[in-house]
Amino acid sequence: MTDARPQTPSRRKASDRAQLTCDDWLDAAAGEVAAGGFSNLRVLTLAKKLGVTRGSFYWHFKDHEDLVVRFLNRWRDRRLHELQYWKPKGGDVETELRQILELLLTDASRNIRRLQVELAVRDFARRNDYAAELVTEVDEARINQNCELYERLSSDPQRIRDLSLLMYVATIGSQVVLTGKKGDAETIRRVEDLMARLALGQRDDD
Amino acid sequence: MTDARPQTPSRRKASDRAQLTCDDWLDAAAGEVAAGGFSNLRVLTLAKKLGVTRGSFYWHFKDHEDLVVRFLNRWRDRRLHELQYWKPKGGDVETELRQILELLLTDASRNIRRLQVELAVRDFARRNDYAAELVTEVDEARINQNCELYERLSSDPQRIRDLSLLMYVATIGSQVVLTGKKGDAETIRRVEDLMARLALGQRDDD
DNA sequence: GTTACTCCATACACTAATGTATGTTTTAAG
DNA sequence: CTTAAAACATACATTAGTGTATGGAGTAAC
Repeated sequence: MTDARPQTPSRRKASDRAQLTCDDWLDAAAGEVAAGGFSNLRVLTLAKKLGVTRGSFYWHFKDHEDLVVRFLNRWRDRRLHELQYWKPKGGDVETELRQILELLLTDASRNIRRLQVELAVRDFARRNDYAAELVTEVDEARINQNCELYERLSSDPQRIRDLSLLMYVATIGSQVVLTGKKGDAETIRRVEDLMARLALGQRDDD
Repeated sequence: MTDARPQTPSRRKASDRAQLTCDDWLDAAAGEVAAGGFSNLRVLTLAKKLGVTRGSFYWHFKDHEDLVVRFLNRWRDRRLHELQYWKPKGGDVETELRQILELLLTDASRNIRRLQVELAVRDFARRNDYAAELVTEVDEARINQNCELYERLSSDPQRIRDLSLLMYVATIGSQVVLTGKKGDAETIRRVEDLMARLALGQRDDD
């Protein structure tokens, strides 16, 4: 029961049907977490959704806690890995800034499920130490990532970090407040634009 | 089972001991919600905390859902009512702005329990329509409230609303990201200062 | 083909939680 | 002092969920 699964001898396509992998369970778990948070993560519900019984679950996972931990680990790994794609491709500062903001706001608001999972993880982190560690890890990585961009807006290291932090909390707050509300698309776009103008207006001119 | 309790004939002090009121149960519920969210709201746990059995609960409340609804209603009422105290007392714009930001960030970070409850309600609102209504109601009231202040920073109505919204989502995001982390007090103070400078820098100079 | 292993089903025990029905104490009124 | 209602206790029924032990079907290797 370590990390890698026991080396299926021959290749096993996904179309084999009814040979569930560990990731299949985690994918189904993501649906439950997105819908009702971690407290809604029931083994029986997952089994029904996957069309099997709980016997399958306790083969792939030690217990319920094992599922939660692996889910959190996968979430952390994916969030850290996707940061590679957020690296600015080059170009002027304003273009890159708007690209990142669009990715963090407008783009995120389309990916409802991914956003719901993130908010659920963030909520779960308030009462689970391990989840809190991972969330902090991801937050810091994202903030540090954006520092590269904001270095072009200021020369003061402290100010760079502050600006990156402020922009980050603003995006998180937007996701929390404006997700699933009426007319959110329009509002998010305006917030996105205002944030860009605020950041660009914060060049070294003080 | 409407709003007011059945008119206790004579006055009943809180020191009477062991005569629980409806609010006593709601206060205990607030502790559970703050600690573990609404999924952690068990009547048995509340009864143990209050030193009674569940028989008392089912006298004061119809069922579990009744408890949740009344809890949400009280939360909404209190959040709307406290907005009166947030009205700027008069003075120059910068002072009032910093007062409000301090109230929303530094002050809120001290009131851990109140903040935890708010985040729990906000999370619960993602899977409960009624809670979502109340959260939206409170959000809009707060944003509208702050518009009064930002009217002095710009003359464009659209820009006033945008600025108020942006500042609000930034405060919420700060509370979500920076609550309970190490060195949060210092960080929150910096964010608070930066937000004030950003807002003040957004006067009509475009 | 039989052996061993993987993957899942079945059946049972156990816990925790809600809700309900009814009994018991406390309190205020007459 | 008696009484009626309020506030709580007790006991039971029910449900939902976890975990475990064991059985069974499928598959690859020899």
